[in-house]
Amino acid sequence: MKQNIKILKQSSLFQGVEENDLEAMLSCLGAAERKYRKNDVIVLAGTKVTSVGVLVEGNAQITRDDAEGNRAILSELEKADLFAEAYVAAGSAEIPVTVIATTECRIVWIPFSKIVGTCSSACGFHRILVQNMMRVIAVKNIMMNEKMRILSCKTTKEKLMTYLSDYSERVGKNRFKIPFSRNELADFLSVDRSAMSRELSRLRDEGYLDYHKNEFVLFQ
Amino acid sequence: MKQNIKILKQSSLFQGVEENDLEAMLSCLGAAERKYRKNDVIVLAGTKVTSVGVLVEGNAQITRDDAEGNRAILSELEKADLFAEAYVAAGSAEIPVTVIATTECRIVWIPFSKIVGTCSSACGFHRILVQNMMRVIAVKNIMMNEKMRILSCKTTKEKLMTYLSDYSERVGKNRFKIPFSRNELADFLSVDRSAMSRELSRLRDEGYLDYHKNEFVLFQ
DNA sequence: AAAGAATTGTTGCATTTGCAACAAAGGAGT
DNA sequence: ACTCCTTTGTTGCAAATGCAACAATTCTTT
Repeated sequence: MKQNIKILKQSSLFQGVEENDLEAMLSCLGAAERKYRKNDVIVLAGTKVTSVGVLVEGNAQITRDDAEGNRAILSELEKADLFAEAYVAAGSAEIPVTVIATTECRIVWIPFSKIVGTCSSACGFHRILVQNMMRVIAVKNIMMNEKMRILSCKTTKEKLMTYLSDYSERVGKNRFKIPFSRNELADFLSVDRSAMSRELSRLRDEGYLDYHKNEFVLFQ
Repeated sequence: MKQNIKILKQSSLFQGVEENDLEAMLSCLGAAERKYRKNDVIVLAGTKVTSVGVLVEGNAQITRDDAEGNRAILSELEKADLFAEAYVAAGSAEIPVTVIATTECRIVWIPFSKIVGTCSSACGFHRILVQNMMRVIAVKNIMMNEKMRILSCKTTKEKLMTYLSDYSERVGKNRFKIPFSRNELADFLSVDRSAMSRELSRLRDEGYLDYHKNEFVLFQ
């Protein structure tokens, strides 16, 4: 477990926890490491999960199969990422997603009951942990709200302008670089790439913005 | 405050708390009631909020103004509803929404620091409260995930089928009543009502489903 | 420099969509 | 039954979109 501490410390779950305290904390929490091989199923959709997972080594994907059996990749997990936290905290009966190892990897599992429970020795730590976990879930909440605002737009043009002006506002500049390639942006906005490209150049022609690669300028 | 206890008890924040304990708990939490008149601003977008609110009397709306100054109603609040919890738990700098009283109403405000903090007397209560608050935020998370799956569909037909089969699966029947009128459903799916109506009858013609008013039947 | 791969832009076309206007059906109250 | 109002369905049309195929550009590697 020792080699995991440096990585766990980077996880948002342990923000504000001293490295010295982390080891004692982990054993108090009943944290357990488990290894997975490439393509192993880490979490199977339809099962009940009661521990949150932290990926400490390797890479994994959160996936979901739809009715026709198409597998969609919902997100990529990398070192220090937390997963399954919302389903665990909600106490939901079944998790609807599958987590799959894309490389050999190691997961540290922490029982939720131990996080929210109190223990005689480290009560102060629990408070930090609980607050961190709540913050992680709440931040996702806010990000999803933003994304839903974008997805609720009826036209691609509106989606683009909403995304770009949100981004511009967030960074406080009207010239900025977005963290997406065209393909990724189209994915994010749930639109066709070529149709999006078309709308982008239309918006440029109409004088709303300018761009080069992933650098954008918004006018007025 | 006494007259609020029965209502607060119905709030998801106090699930599992005995009515007897609630009064002591509230004073320990530093809960404070505040009255608002119709059209009063309860939370102003752009300010920082550090307390969660529980509506104990009256009705209110969560709204958001876009760049052009159009006010969108994000949700309606009614008795015992919790609000602002995600922004408070995330510790976000500024809340992006405005909450407005649509009738005369009373709000009980509870400082977040008191919820996650510990106190000597009622430590066990805090645990329940923290767990409840986490659950509320996590459940919203899950619901938003479901909704994003729907909004990510490219066509109205797909949106409809995804929504309806999700709903069917949730209630475990292929004949069910949805809690939306056509207008509300179109709103929820972010599509035009008449275009949705068109797609619905097309889906019926193609034999995927049948419906009458808000009762639907899914085939196969 | 040349070749190859990946990213981005463009365009034609059939389909879908929003929008507006109107028709039909259903409900509530008189 | 009758009116009024709300909800739901239908349709024409211009605009937007997905899709496919291809062109242009940029980046990497040799």
